[in-house]
Amino acid sequence: MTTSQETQRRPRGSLSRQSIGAAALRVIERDGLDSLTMRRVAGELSCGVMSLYSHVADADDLRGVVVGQLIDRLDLRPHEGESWQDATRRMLSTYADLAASFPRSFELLALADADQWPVAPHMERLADLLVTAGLTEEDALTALSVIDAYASGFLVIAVRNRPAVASAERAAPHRHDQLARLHHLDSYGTGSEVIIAGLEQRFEGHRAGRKP
Amino acid sequence: MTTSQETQRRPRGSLSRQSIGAAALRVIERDGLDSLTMRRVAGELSCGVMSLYSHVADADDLRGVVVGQLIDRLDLRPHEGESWQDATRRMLSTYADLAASFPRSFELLALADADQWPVAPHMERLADLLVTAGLTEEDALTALSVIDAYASGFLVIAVRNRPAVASAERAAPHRHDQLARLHHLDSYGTGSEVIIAGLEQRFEGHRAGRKP
DNA sequence: ACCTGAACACCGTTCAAGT
DNA sequence: ACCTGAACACCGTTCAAGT
Repeated sequence: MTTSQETQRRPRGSLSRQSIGAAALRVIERDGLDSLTMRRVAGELSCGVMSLYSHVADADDLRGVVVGQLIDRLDLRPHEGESWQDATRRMLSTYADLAASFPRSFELLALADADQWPVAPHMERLADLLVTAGLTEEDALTALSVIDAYASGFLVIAVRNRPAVASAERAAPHRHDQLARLHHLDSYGTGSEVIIAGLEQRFEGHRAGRKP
Repeated sequence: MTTSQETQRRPRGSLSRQSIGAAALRVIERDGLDSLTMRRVAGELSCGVMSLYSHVADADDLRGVVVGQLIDRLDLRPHEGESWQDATRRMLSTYADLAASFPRSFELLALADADQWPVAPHMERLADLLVTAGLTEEDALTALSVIDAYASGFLVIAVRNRPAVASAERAAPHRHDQLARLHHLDSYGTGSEVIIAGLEQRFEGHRAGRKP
């Protein structure tokens, strides 16, 4: 009897940058960033490894697709009549939320090349957000530089060192552990306010006519 | 005729964590962080791959040795009568110097687990530096958290995106390029001062008796 | 145009064995 | 105790070939 192939070919339209990126995101969050390999993504999609190369140039391009999908999850449109301080707070907490939702993918976005697709247009949008909230173009770039560096550094380190949560080993926290954890888990908001205060002072200096 | 082996065995004492770490550092700075592999370090030392495992537990431990050697290059002992502001400026510029000297290894230190060897004792030393300069223990930890996150984020991003310098393509910089470069190459000092100003304001608030 | 398998040059690490 | 080579289970990507 003529048995039809058990491993049937994938229908032509069933793969796309979109679906490949989504599969990559699932792989990273399930197995870790080091497990993002062409072969595992192909496994996740039950397709041949080389099929991916019809939609994605190489492994680096694949990471770019993931970063694009992370950016798409951010909602950072200007709010009506929002102060630049509140816009900054919203940016910082939105980033923190994303890091909490996608802890193992987050650093792909946070440490990505800010001058290149897909991050560059995103940064422009963030600058617009601050300009809309009342800052000059120059002040917006100054603010964005500090904010982005702080959020990226803090959240990447926090998320890399995040304790393997939910384990039953939450018994008697040592002082050393407390200090370490306080340092990098609860102080994000404190640092945010420190930076906002520093920016306020610098921008007031501008208006008072002191040298920039 | 009885030819003696061309590939002579390595003398017993000639390998160590120290020499292996130094070789690893050379490999990273010459070929990039992705090229730090057990096999390439073995090649650099002209020894068998498995010889490394007598001194180093695994690839992760090897990265730890590199981080330790980077930390050893930092000179951050307390200075006599130094204000916490100046101590902070010294910390920030020392980190920047290290990032400039070891651009491809730097992120191993910057993004390493701060609660673990060899970074944890280093962080304690940094906290001591700020306490010696006059901050309370609590304020020192607050400052260190912001400073470390900012420096790590800024410098890792800057160093990852550093232009392939020295090429002859420094002709007519577009406006977009200028903005992008200004954003992440010259503004490190600006951000440092913003953070110091923000910390000053917060710590003054303490002394004035406002709620922490 | 899109999907595929074999092949090549890598990788970390285990194992058994030399000195 | 320290050094080693073969072997195993991976990896990205090239190539030639199917539909």
